[in-house]
Amino acid sequence: MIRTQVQPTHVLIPPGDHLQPTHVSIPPRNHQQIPEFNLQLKEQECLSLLKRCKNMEEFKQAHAQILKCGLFWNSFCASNLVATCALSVWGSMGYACSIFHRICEPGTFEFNTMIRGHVQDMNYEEALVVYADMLERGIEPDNFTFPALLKACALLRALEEGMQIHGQILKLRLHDDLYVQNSLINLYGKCKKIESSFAVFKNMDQKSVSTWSAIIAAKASLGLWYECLMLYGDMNSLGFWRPEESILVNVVCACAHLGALHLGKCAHGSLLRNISSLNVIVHTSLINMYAKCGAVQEAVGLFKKTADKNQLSYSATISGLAMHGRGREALELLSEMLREGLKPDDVTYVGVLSACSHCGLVDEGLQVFEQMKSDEVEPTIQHYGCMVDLLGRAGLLVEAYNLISNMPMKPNDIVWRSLLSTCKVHQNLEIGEIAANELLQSNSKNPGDYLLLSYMYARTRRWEDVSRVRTELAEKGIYQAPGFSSVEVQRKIYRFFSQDAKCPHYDGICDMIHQMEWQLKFEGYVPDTSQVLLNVQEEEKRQRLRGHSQKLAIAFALLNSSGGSPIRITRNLRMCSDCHTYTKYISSIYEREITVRDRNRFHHFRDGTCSCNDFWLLA
DNA sequence: GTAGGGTTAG
Repeated sequence: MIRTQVQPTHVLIPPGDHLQPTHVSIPPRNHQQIPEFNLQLKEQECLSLLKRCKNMEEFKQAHAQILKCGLFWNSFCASNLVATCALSVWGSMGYACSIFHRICEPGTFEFNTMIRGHVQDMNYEEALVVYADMLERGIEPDNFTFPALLKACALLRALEEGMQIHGQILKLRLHDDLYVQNSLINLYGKCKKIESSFAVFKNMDQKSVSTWSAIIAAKASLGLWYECLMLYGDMNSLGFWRPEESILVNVVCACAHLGALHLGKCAHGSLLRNISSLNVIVHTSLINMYAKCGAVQEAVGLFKKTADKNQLSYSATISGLAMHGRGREALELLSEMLREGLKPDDVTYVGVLSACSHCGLVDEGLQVFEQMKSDEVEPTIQHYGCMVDLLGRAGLLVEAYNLISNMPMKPNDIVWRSLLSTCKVHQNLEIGEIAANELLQSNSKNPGDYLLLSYMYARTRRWEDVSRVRTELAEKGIYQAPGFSSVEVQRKIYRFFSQDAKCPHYDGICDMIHQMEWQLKFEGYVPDTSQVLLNVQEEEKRQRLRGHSQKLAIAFALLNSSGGSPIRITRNLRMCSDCHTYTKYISSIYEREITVRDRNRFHHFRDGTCSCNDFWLLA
């Protein structure tokens, strides 16, 4: 009879409860020497002994017992011994390996265990080595081998190896196994081979929630946000609905990127209805969603409600406040975080520094930059980028340039571009030329770099230089995809591309813009045409300015939403200074609050003013 | 005994 009573923790095997070697006088080499019923009893006893282990100390005692009784020669006991040591949270892969190597003829189960153990131990290369060993010894893999092995490939981003393994899966006819298929979707997703992911997904006879989770995560990792939401819709309409936090995390993330506040709120609602307490990860993704959708107050409210705040929830909230120009609050949150004993990481500091630069908090920014170094967070190029932006915006261009020159790493185009754009704001051609030449020499594919420099030359009437830069741009044939703006109207997102005469309701929108222009003219608005389109006829200039995506989106929203309701431009691809001035006027004439998300910055327009300080020098 | 998770400057 197996006793299952609870044992005192300090004594693993009390007398009388351990395996009695006395039943077997000589430790058997072969389990056939034991009568069958007795063997089964022994196997069960061995299993329950292993199950009771709580740490390595106890496990080693159990190991000794098993060896003492000769049960190591029993393949069932040896397998469970390896599995317990390799897969338990307290286990040790080093010890598991030494046991594994003593097994005479390890089979598929033992190899699978070792592969899984190495993956759990984050030793992915070793998992592949074990698999190679398995094949060499002629042990055939089964459907349990591949999920862990493919996970190792996925985390190593080892596409080549993964594809070879996929070939073996096909050969072994294991490609119909649900778990194997889900792992393949994940592998191709992590390796950014979305077509392959989708091919596996499409050919599946049956799908599970994990299948949907894997394909949605694959789309999300590539930034295919719209497709993410479409797939989520498909999943729901096919009746696959189970409150799955991991799927909703990606859905909420897609909403954040698309600015789809309404859908994001729906996802939040289903989470609240179906899950009793949301974990910190879900909370963080919701904070991020609300902040990126312009609802910063909701984001802060959710942060306050988060029970076990960690470094990530602080980082997300700090970045959210930074986006909305609430730098002081971001700094306060950093102090609170430190008081709570949480360690800010590089991402936290990117958020804090960008908050300082958005609000012109130069001294505070410099202080934080020093503090981060003393906190042993090594500044990355992103932090230097923030600092260049911070100093540049404040007009400290020489300091910004010196910082770039003394950076411990090679400056990238982002840093130079940041310096160049602030040079344009402050009309510092001398440093601007240095930055622009760095960019042009590194064969920049960004037409903005050439244009910024040409505008600066135009300001100082250096027409020859203007033409030289323009010619270079034309000769290199650099093309930029047209910008776009997305606007949420009646809970739906509409996207407008600049100069797109094919967009829906184009004629109505043009009439509206025309009407708006008349009203603006009375208010004294003059388009900031000096910033754009040199050598273009006046009439064509006017036409082009009307085609700005942000203006199309605002006109559409004015036509299709009730008066008084706020207008939300959920995404915008770089707002020009003209659109900024224009939107200020619109907010005052039409008495509408207008929020524009310009990449990761928010502009709140109200009564002819804007919350940001970006364009103060251009006005 | 098997798969899937959040934050980042210009």
